[in-house]
Amino acid sequence: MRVSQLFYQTLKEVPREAQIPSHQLMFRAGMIQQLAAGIYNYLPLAHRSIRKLETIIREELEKKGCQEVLLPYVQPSELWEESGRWGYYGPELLRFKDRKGGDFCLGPTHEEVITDMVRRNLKSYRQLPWNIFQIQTKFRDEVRPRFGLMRGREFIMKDGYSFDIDEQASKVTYKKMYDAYTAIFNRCGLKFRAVDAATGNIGGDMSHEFQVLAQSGEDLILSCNKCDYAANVEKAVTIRKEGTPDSTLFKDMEKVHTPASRTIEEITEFLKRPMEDFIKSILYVVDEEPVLALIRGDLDINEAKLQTLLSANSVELADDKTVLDITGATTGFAGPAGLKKKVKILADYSVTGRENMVAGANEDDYHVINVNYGKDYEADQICDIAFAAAGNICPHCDGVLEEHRGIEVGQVFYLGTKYSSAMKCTYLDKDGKDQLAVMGCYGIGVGRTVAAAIEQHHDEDGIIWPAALAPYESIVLPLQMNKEEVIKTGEELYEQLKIAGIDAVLDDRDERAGFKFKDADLIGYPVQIIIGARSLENGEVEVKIRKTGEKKNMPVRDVVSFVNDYIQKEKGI
RNA sequence: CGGGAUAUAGCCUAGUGGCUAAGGCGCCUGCUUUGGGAGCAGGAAAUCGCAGGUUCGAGUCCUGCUAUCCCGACCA
Repeated sequence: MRVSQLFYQTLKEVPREAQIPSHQLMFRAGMIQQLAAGIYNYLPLAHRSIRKLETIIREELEKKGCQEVLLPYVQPSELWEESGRWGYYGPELLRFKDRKGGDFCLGPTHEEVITDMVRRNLKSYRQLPWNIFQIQTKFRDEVRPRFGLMRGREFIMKDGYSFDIDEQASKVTYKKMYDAYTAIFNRCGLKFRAVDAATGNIGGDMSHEFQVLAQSGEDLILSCNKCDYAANVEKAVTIRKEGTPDSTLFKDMEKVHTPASRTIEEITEFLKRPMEDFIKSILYVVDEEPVLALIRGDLDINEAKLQTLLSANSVELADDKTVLDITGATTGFAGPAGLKKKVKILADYSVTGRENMVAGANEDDYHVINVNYGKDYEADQICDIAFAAAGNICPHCDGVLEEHRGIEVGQVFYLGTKYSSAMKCTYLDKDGKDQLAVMGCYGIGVGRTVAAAIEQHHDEDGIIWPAALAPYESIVLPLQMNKEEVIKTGEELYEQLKIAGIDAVLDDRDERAGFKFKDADLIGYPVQIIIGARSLENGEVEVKIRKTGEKKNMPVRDVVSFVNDYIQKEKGI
């Protein structure tokens, strides 16, 4: 491609709405343009990077025996009603009617459609396993799209679904996909961690997220400083060394007047006792059922853990009226004592390992002190519902958890039979009996991965593409466009690079050298081949490596093999 | 959905009730220049987000709407 013909325009200034490096640089490099909130045009440079990533994905998935399909993104409501998600998916699902008044939605994900497609073809155990994927545009009407391609409403996703005869086979598939994802992100030249993840409302009981480590990441991950344990903070197991309470120290529970002390901060200040002495009692409505969650005052309740623990579809804080109905007090004075029969109580391990704690009295302006587990209250379940934090002990070894920020570029789920049972996706086993297919699902955010690569690889001059994702691998820069020899050498090198199978562009614009350099650095071509009149007199040109800034003079005839070797090495081939 | 902000040419901005809406980037023409976003001269490009209102007069003040961004909540 000749730069004079390339459909793009670079900008010196950053549009106000672009906040993070990948968004700013993709905009400045003429890769994307916003059409509406969270909806973007992909210009040729962006599209080339995306296609390169898609090729890597296809190659690695096909190695694992996956097959590609293309499913509709307009989907009828019936399938979503069958799975139950039409009801609780929420406004993120963009719904509309067709001319006949039929309900449809834009597909945010494709479990329903794929399960429907598979059940119509699946007859026998002999057909399985099947592992089917597509690369396609998804739409999720996010409340707050942001950060360019990082969180769009419309976005390109690779989504794959596996169907196996039983749990054991499905987990073998899961492992294969985990390995495929590792290979894919390695080929992209990304630094990432696969972390334990919550499953949210997609369901299932095992999941890993692939997190690209970057400052601007929206996710918080905790990883062990000794072993390979790593988890999303939503999922990270909380291990703390809790003492066993000594019942001989138990004092009698006593009510104290604590006017206008509703929050933990207010009450610790009022009673002059440490936060660890308090039982934070928070009332949730879990699938329309009230649940009182107890946790030590210095910790926070992790709603994702609550959801998983109760296999719930929704977890919401109770409103003021519900709090009054159940506890008999306004919000801020709830406590476990006396509520045993009125509400399900879940206690975090943290509240059961300590004597003589403080809790709300279920009466306005009163708390109770010397509250002890087993004596003054009991819970239906003692469990881990706390947010883990940096400094916690690793659940797998004696290491300590450290905090990182990550961008979730992929996630793998073991789904079990959630969708196959809801939608009757069955096969006949050896004995001629109906069995549910066991499913997994696997996603990669394609645009987000490209953006994540930029987040991880850029400097003040622009993008530094990993060779595998670069829209073009090299640029030929003839510097003096009034010198015939320079132009001719540029044309020749450009042709030779293409013949050698290297993606190259020729900057044939009649621009000054500095202008071309700035553009080349901004767009981030991994290799620049700089042709200047002076070195050309010695038969040499200069090759600059974008990643290191290193420049090297070499004879014209050596350039193609040098570039080829470098690119191959960078791509890990 | 709560809180905050913004909307002037393709992009970044100025314009604080008064003459023909100004500058930079980018774009076009010519000259000049050719190793880090050069210089000079000329030029095209704006329904000042939309709709009402106040006023002799509105980009500027008021009301409503819309869009976009930020924080939070939310998020397979």
